[in-house]
Amino acid sequence: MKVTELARALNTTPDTVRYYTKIGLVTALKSVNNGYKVYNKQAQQRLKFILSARQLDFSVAEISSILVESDKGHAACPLVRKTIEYHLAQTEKQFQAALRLREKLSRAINDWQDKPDKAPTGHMICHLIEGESEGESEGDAQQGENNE
Amino acid sequence: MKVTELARALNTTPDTVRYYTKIGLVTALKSVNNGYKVYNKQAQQRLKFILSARQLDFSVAEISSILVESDKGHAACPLVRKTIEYHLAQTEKQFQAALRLREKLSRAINDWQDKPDKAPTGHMICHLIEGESEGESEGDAQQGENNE
DNA sequence: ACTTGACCTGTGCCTAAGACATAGGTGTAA
DNA sequence: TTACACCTATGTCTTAGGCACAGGTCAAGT
Repeated sequence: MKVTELARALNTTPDTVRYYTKIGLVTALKSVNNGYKVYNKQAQQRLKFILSARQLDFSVAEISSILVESDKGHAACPLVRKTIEYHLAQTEKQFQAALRLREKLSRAINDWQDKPDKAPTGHMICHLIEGESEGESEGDAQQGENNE
Repeated sequence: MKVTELARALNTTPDTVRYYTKIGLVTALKSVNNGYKVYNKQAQQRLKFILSARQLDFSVAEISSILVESDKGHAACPLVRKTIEYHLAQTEKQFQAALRLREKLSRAINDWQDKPDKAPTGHMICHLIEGESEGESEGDAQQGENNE
């Protein structure tokens, strides 16, 4: 099967298939007649694995490592387990980050509800944002006038 | 003040300051002696605004629009409000996505707890991942053997 | 036979927001 | 003077493909 056929078979895009082919995660033969890439069952298998792993948010580099391991004939499962644990931790962080951001945004919207719009004053661009100086900044600016 | 001083004053990196300078969000004068970039109070003000907005996850492009509006002397606040509402919606999505992914990963880990590691069999790379065929795929593959 | 349209090819540029490297100029204290 | 810390500009790298382009290929319709 050729690029688009393979892509459709696994519900992805031709560009994706080409990309994985280019970086060597899946291999294709070249048709002698026309130079088109030709994929076999094994390539489809591999691509399916890749796509499944991507669904778990594995990076292409991680998937690559796993495939290399597997290609050496070793069990890839330990690496897969390790990777997925790592991603669970990462996801937890993202989750918490999204939570904090949501909180922050909601709070801003609420706080601003009653505040009017103001034209920029030259020393302030938008008082809504600049009003809030809840800094994560722990290095407070010290400013010596330094006209050179 | 010069790049690194400004960066430190606002608790960011010199590279970040240079970046915003390069794309024109903040402006710097060039010292006549040595060509070093020199920033004034207004630049610091602007950078502070930019960093605050970035904390709210505003994109640089969005911030740019806001600054342009403000530079025209218009009130930027409506745009800021609109942008932040947009981001709240986005964050909600990310939040849900992280939630789903966390669920998926946790479930995978649990499901695999008792399963052994297996060497790749030639038709399967890692049974842990390939075992799960819970497809979002709605186009089931139909495969005609197509030896060219 | 010819054309049309849908497919394919390779190549290369684009994304976001900086981080990092490199080569060379500058400033200051020992 | 020299060492060291700082500065400059420029360019390359990052993710996982998306998109555009110029041209070759194939099946069907005219």
